[in-house]
Amino acid sequence: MADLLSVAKLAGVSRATAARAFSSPDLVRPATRERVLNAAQQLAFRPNKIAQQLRSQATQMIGVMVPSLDNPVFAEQLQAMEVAARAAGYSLIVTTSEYSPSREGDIVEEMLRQRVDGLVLTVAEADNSAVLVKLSLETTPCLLVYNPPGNSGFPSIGVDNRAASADATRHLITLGHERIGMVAGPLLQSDRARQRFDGYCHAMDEAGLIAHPLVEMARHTQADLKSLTPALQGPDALSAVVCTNDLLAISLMGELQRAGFNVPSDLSVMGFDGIALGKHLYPSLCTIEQPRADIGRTAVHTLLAMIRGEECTPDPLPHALRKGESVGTPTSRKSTLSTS
Amino acid sequence: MADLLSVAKLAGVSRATAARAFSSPDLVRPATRERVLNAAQQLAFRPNKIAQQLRSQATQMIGVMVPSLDNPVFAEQLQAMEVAARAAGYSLIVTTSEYSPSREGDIVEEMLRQRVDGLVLTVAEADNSAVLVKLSLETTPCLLVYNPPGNSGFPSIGVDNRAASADATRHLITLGHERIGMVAGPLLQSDRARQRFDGYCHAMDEAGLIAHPLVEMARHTQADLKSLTPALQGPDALSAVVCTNDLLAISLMGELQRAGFNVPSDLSVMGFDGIALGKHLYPSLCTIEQPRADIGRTAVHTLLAMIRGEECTPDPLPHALRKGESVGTPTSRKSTLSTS
DNA sequence: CCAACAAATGAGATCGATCTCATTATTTCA
DNA sequence: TGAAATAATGAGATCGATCTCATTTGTTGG
Repeated sequence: MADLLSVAKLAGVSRATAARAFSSPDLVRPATRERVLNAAQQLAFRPNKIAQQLRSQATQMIGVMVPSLDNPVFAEQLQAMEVAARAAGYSLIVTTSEYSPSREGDIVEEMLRQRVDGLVLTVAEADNSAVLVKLSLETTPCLLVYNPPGNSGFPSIGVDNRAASADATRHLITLGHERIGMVAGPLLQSDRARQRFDGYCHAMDEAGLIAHPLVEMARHTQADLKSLTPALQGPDALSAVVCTNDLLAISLMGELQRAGFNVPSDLSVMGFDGIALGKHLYPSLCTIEQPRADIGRTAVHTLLAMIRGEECTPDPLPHALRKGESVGTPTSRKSTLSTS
Repeated sequence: MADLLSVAKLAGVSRATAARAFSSPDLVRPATRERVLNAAQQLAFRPNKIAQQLRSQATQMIGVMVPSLDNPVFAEQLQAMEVAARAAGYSLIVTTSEYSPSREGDIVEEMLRQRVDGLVLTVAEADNSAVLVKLSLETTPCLLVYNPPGNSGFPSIGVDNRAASADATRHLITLGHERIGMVAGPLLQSDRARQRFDGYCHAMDEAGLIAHPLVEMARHTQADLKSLTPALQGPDALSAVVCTNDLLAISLMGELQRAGFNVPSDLSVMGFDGIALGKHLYPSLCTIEQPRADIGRTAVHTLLAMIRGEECTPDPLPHALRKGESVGTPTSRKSTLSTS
């Protein structure tokens, strides 16, 4: 409501002096400063960020786009980003794309119009992304999260999906599993999912095992048992699966148990992401833990560095294997049960 | 980069005409409009929202504050809000308070400086909230979500927590449970939790059963079995519990099962919130479903109405009982097992 | 007590879009 | 064709804070 001018008037000084009383208090005589501060108090003056932003050509705002907040992976990352951003005096504009390219385009355009100081994006496909091509022509700093760097030309924060997925697979192999499958959402729609499949194949190969064809679920984060059951029957029935994300793994465990399968004795289930909830389930979810909070924090700090004009080529963050009760050693009775 | 002035120059018109070519195209001769649009194209002109906001004294931005995005309840609500807001041409500034009053204060102050058109808040305590007192002196429209309206004076979107909790309890009673407890986070710290306890007591009373003292967990969203075990032993052992939120219920189920208890045969566990994941667990979580997406959408639409200057006194939204495998009929063998 | 210098303050422009009001260009109809 | 009407455009102010540069006030030393 009250602007600097009214404060200045009430204090009997010019706008310039009033402004200085706030931004560089030592440039103004103590007595004057006092008067200005008093006037501001009386008028309930509240600095107008819009005006400051226009004047300073900087908004202290970061535009964030994630696919969906219904997936805790993104929500938890965002939580960390918000804390880190606020600590640095920045605010977040948060948007969700649902992986829709047209929505991605609209959102980014909108944020550029808002003159955000930088962007943190998670896109469906970092390569061949229309929105990234567009952004490469702009000067606004932009950072990818979770997306593999690929050839998009943008710095990226996240784990090495291929290596992580290979580690997950090796964990199962080490326990004695040989018939291991991978369960994913439809069409391996995200670049991450593809890398994770890659890592799985690699680890299988390396151990002299044959990688099974991908088991595709109709939805990205919800398992339907029907797509999987064929692979659970017969002499070659799988004894373990790696899922491309935790939600998929958790819902798969639920479906399996509901159908009378035991996890892990009939089928070991491994997740990927490391959402917090997985630890508290029974059986607890064995998964690859992406350092989600660290990813969020690092994303913010890296972007701030880019905004300051520094060159950034962040390294992949370390993933970790989180052991859990959803994975066990292969049992022989399995084949009996799974054919029932 | 390029501003309207440069576009105007290139098109050989005044700023005013250039502006009109965008905001009211029919006020400008087609040929002229064409020239302006071409010039804009060439210069990659992108309207500056900051300037528009300063001029129009409206930001088309909504400030959102939730306790934490680590809890899917808030994340899922936010997801719906974002979609609704974007559809209406609004953006969201998202912040998390961790229920800290000082953080709440800072955040709101910051958003007011940013001149958001309205606020959607979920606070720890709607009554006695410093930040709400402050806001009641401001003109910025403000709406509470999940917080019971109480005497804060602000409109509120959410379910009737007391009634919903009573319904949850009655569901257990109908199934034959008599020794029903309630499990909550520390100190009944949120106003919602208190109402839910109220509803529980009411339903127990109504059925002629004695409400047990609240079982308090050390953390708001994570159960530790030790606090509960005393209540699970002896002849008066509980046969069912209602948890004040789903995360608590899910982790409690995990702990119980890990300790050798069976859910629901040893203890029926009921949640509250209805987060999406609960459906896919095994046993699936029986819970009170708050219409989270609807809450988010309604919050946005109600706030927009308030911004337009309409008076709003939203009704509570309907909750629903979501049946699930985590709740069953009481069994007699329970007491045997629970004392083991 | 005044010159020389430093400290404090003010006037005015600026950021980019848009609104009002005045002015000029174009129609329309007698 | 000319007057009255309407359509199209431009000049300048405005939103609120801040920066530059000029000016005034205050301080120090000779």
